[in-house]
Amino acid sequence: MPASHTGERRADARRNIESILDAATACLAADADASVADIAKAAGVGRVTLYGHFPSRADLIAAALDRTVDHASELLDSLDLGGDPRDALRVLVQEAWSSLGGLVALHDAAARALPAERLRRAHARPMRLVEELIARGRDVGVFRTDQPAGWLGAVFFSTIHAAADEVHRGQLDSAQAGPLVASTLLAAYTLP
Amino acid sequence: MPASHTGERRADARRNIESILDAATACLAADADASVADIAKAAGVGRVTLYGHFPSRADLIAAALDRTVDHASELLDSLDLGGDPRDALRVLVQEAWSSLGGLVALHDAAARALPAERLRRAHARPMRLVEELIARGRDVGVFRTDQPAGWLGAVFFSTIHAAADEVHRGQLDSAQAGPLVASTLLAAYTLP
DNA sequence: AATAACTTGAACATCTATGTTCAGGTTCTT
DNA sequence: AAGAACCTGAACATAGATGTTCAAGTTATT
Repeated sequence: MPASHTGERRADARRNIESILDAATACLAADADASVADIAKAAGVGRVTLYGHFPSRADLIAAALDRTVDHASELLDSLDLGGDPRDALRVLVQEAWSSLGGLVALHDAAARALPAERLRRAHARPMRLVEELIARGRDVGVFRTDQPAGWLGAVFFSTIHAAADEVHRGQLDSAQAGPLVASTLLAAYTLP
Repeated sequence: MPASHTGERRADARRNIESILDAATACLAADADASVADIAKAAGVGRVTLYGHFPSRADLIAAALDRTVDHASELLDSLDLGGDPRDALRVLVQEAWSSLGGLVALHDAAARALPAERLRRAHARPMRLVEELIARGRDVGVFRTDQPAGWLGAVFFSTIHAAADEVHRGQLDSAQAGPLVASTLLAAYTLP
């Protein structure tokens, strides 16, 4: 067991940690109640090894969630959201969908295992981008100002979530989801 | 134990069944993982009594969900949704929020304990109303037709759900939620 | 008041998943 | 090559929930 370690981990340990996080992401997406044993097996690793790296099931899920959100955030942060906020919204939605859409299932699994506060923390980074865009759109005068900004932000994630559900149900093609969500949000953010 | 019964149940049995469903609704709203023991205690009833009426935890949750949805549906079915579809949407949203908004928590609890198919079945009845309204609004030419009708329907529930979350987080006043949701949906359903 | 329906707490039987320990085997690293 | 870091399966301890059984007490119903 690696136990508490300050310096660098050994190469095989790092490899295993990645495998475990990969497996957790996949298993939890397929079944939100996947057990630690399932995940360890999918990672090709002993259960004890897993517990050596992640103290508890909740820690594991939190780590998997953080990693995917960080990955996505890195990509989203690099986006150029200047210009017309409406175009920026389309870009942001499309990229958010590409990088996060398939991982809504992981988020749902995390919602069952983690306290709500921890969940919000994971949302925080991408939420910042959305809020900034909304604020700018309102300043420029193209997004509506008669509703709380926080509400518009909530609608953003809610709509992506809805699209993920529809795709999961086979009612919507994943490739069409991005533009569809963007179109809906654009309408919701501007006054009729 | 009442066991399999064809005729009428005794008065105290009926009373207890209602108490149990009330307690289940309340407990599950407060904690989606409330145990059968918790619910029985809250109902002022022995655990054995509960199992006498509901074979399993899942059956109990399904019954509680069905009852609340039926209640709400009865009310919604009685609504006059004629006239301008935009006004009808406002009315429908407001009433749906009043009767269902506080019960999203129960729905979430059911989502953990019941198969997805069973969940959809519960949605079906109110969904029909929404779909009819959307169809009529499109026929009349006030709602957009460039998106799948099913998607617009999904957005309806998704947005109500989002509002419930915001209220639950204390970010939104329950009384303001109805108009807010209606306003958002109206924008989402009409072309800019 | 008699009977059948209903309720009750306590105890029991499972079951499932988590998390830990151990003794011995691999694989990095220097 | 030597030692440390790491991995492993098996076994164990625990815990919490579900669902069932029982024997005795209540309550509604006719």
